[in-house]
Amino acid sequence: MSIGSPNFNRQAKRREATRQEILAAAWEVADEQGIGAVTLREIAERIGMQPPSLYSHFPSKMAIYDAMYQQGWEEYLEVVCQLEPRLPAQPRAALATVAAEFFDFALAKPTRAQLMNERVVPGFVPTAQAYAPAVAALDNLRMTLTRLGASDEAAADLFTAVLGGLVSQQIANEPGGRRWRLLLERAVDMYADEVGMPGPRLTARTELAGSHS
Amino acid sequence: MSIGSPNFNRQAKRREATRQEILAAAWEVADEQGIGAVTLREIAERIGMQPPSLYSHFPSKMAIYDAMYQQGWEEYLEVVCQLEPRLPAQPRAALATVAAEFFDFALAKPTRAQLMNERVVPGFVPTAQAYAPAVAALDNLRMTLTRLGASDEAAADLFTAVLGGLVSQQIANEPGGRRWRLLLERAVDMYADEVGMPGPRLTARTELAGSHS
DNA sequence: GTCTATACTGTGATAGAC
DNA sequence: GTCTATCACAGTATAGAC
Repeated sequence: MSIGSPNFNRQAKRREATRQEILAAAWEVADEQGIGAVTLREIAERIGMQPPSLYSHFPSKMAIYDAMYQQGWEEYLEVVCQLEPRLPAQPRAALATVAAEFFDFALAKPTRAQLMNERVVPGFVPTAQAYAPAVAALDNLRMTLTRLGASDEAAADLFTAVLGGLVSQQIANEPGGRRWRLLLERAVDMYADEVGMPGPRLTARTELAGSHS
Repeated sequence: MSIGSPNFNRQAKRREATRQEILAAAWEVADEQGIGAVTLREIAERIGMQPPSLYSHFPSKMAIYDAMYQQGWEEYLEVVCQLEPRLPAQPRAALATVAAEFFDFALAKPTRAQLMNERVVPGFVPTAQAYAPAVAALDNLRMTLTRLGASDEAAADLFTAVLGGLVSQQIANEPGGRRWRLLLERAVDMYADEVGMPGPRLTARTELAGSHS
């Protein structure tokens, strides 16, 4: 059978389906027991395979992590692409929307966020191909920030740091809670003030302790 | 031999010395090859022991990680305790000093910072005892922030998020570099402005793109 | 091409001799 | 307290059935 044969499409589809099945099982294990609990045996058992059979679809366990990493960022990229044309006109409101989307996306599946943003798997470094959608998403963010008024590259770095910090604190200290989620609008205002973004604040400014005599 | 016997002190000291030797070897491996590369065999080899002998001093590998975690936070706690009486009078300068100390402490040993702040070891959760110095350090930070004018609890959470975000971005994207380190003073100003901290800014405010006609 | 069967290496962990 | 021996399980790899 050659590439052009009638059976090619069918077999390729079946192969891709198996690949997705493997990844789905891997995500299942990761969500239930943590990224570190993902083993080839566990994946194989869930889809009724023998562990070595997985090597017909992925060259190594790292390749599975790599595909998961890529999948996570592709999902996020799609979210922001769908979001962008529907952003509010007000710069601060737009920034708050972007921030909320990022935060909620991360907290919806903390395990996915950990794999995407932290180094939870010892020795795992995403390949260039898997890293591509992450770069695209970051470029998109930079573009949006520039459009909204945060001109310099440093401003973009500051924004990702603030946003990433809030997400990471929420996941590490209170997964499932909203303690840092509630700080999101205030953080956006803080950032918007810093980069001189116009428009009224989204949140009321907190008074300094002792300053209200 | 009982607890009160003359040999107790000597034996206890020797035992504690061995414990420290094990931990030192573990840090050595972690610094050289990453936290995930720490194995009982590698530790044992470095101090001329057989791997199972480590179990005479630590009940499990997790217990070793736990002791490392505690050690890291104890080191940081000592740093901030020595720092506090020497803080500048100006609130913003004081805040900048605290932030710089935290950042530089973390970046001095990224592996230590990862263990302290991120979930790099699958399944590892610090025990209450190991977590104690971390709580003490955080309480200290909260106290300092309150004294400097950031009254509410939310303000403290916001500060740790910003600071943690900067550190985490630096470690993840450019370990050994200074890209996010250079944003530290600006971030402190941003935060100080948000909580209404008095005093002049430490950094010049960046103009909004297009606003300088 | 895909799956089964089997084996190799390295890991954390335990039991028992000294 | 340290050692030797051993276990269970991980990821990985290869050979061979179909």
